[in-house]
Amino acid sequence: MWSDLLDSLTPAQREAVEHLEGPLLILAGPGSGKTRVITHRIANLLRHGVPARAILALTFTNKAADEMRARLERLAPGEPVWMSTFHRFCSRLLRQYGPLVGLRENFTIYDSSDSRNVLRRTLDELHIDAVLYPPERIASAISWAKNNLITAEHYQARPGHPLGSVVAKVYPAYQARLLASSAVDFDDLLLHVASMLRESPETRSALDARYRYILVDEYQDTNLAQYTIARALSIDVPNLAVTGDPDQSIYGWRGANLRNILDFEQDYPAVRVVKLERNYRSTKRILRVADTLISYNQRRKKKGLYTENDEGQSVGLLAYATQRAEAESISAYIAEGIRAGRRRPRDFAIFYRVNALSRSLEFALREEGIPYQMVNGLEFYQRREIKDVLSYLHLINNPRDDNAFLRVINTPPRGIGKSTIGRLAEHAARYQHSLLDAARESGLIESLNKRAAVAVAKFVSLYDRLSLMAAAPVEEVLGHVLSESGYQQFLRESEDEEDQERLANIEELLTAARQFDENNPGEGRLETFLEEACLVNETDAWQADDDRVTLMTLHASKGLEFPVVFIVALEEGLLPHERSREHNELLEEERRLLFVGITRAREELQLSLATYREFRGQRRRTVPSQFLMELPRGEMRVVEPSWNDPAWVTEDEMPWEADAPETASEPEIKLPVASGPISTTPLTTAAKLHGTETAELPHTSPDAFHQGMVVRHPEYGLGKVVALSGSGAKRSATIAFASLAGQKKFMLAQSQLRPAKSL
DNA sequence: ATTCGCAAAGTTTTT
DNA sequence: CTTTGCGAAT
Repeated sequence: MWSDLLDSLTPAQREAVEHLEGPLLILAGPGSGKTRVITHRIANLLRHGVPARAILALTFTNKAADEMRARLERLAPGEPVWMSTFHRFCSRLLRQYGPLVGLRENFTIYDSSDSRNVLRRTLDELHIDAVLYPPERIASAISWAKNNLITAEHYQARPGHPLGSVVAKVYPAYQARLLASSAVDFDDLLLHVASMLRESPETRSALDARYRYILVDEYQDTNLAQYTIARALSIDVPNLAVTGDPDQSIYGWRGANLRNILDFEQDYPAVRVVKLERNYRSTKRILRVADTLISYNQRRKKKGLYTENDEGQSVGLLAYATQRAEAESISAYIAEGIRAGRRRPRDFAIFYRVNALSRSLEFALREEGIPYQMVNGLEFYQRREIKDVLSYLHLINNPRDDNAFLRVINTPPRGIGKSTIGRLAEHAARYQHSLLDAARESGLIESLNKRAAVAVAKFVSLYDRLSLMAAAPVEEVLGHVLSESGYQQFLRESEDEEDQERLANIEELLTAARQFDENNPGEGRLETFLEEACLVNETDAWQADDDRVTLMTLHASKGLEFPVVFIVALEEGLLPHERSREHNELLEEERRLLFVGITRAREELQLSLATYREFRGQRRRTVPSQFLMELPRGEMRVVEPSWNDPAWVTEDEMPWEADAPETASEPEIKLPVASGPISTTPLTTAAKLHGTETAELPHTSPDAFHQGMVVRHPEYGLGKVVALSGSGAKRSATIAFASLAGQKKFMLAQSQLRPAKSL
């Protein structure tokens, strides 16, 4: 069994896998079997007796970590090698070592919208005009600073930069707020760990000794903070192996520093460099297109990509008249492939630069009746109702979490408005209390009228009741929150259709909680659950096994592959994006982005653009992407717009002014009228659970019970499900009966409970 | 205090 | 165009 480990590898892969001690740099081109090399190398380490706990594999996304874990599991089952994202790893470290940098163990992780809220409040407090100094810009300046390990105390504005001097004021205040709330933002996770490793040499060397073998995937995407952390853990035991491809670095805007990988050999002179240049994924033609394009970049390490795969079909380069034609042609092609039985929906993927471009594609796919899934911006955990409910949990977990407090204090509405909150905040600021503590003293705050004080006191007692549950299974805690806060009832009674969808989403959250409980029995559940909720995103939920066409941004496509790939809207301003025009570095990143997209394709690739595109509601004539001039067009299948306008050839040939003869259907671009409303959220969940109507069944399975439903008990009569928890035979429900004061908990399998007709 | 309506703004990518 | 934020009216 172990012998297979090396047999199936090529010499280059084998060299990397067999490298045990000392620094290692694996330069892995797209489709070169990188993950395979990493997992085999870990398996090889294990085979040589390295204990699993001495190995740490750090990735950039959860998806990559999961993938790696699954593949290692096949090679070396049951080995608890720590594989996670940098952020999650840091989060875990901070739970333990946080106090070294002034952080409590129960800190809350603020996602970008949370931290944006905090920033806004900070700007408010400092009376900074949000119009003159956009929060957006300030946030990214702070983020940039953190990624470059510049702390609030050390931040200095470059002279003559008005925004910079504002940031110099705001950053410390923002940071103080986070600390007071015992919270961290994403960047803090890295920054705090980096500081901790610097300030506590004992901890650093202990961790260095513990993690003897460290692997960092996608090293080209690391920022200075990540670089520093990896480095700090590889000083005494310098077995640091990194993999990456400078040509696939697409996160420069997030602080990723290409230097980290380009200069790795200088940082670790003893390094062994292995280049994986053979591509196992794409056809020769696709690879040539990719290689030609990327050769226009200056900042890179030259690689000789090659493949033994077939020549393949020629790569398509299509100019459509309109985006609608583009979308319809693509869907028709997909439909044809499926109908002919050559392909399945899941074989296809469509990539675009910005999410906004998905609409026409979605529409066309729906018209053809092609199932698709979109990996898109509005994430589950970002939905309002989910954030609301989770905020209760956050507040239970961390009473100082002011952001959560503000979110739930009047959700659902309980008569606590702006002015009351303002007075609480004033009081809290004066005595350096958290908002929750201020609320506890509501009776003592003179500026509060009695009614407000009573409402606040009621909230506090609700909170105290809920926090008693903190140690229970997450599903149960969530159930109590929903029942006792009145949130669920509030949504139920709402006339708004949207609120009904929200209920379904909450139902989904309960399911997630239940699954979490099953996987994580034991202590500290709430905290872990919340951490997961913060650090997980939609891309991670993308399902390869769903038989659907995939729509996603080019960024999201990294690490994936599909038999047939379409990349749309190769137009100036979109790809390359207009914001990249100023700097050549940014332009090169856009080129890499296209490179990444191209190299996702296994067999067929089509690039396209439209001569006209709807932009912010307006039809605009487009300019072809400059990248199109960098492709080996001679060997591509080039198709021009249907009305024979050589729209995108070369600059002097472009008859932009000479108006194209419009074909009959051309001028009116009207979307076909659909019968009935069309859901704009393709992948939602809403359809799944209509937990409203339940007939009385002779045998009631535990699954028939839902959060908040009305039930009947032969002895106690009518009651309501307050919370559910456990699974299988141990599934139990907490019921509040109309006839009794308190609540009762039942094991569903043995109880006499039956669903009752809804009220 | 809540709700409604309007205006404005802002649209890249993600942990 | 869509969403989000803000200010006004009830």
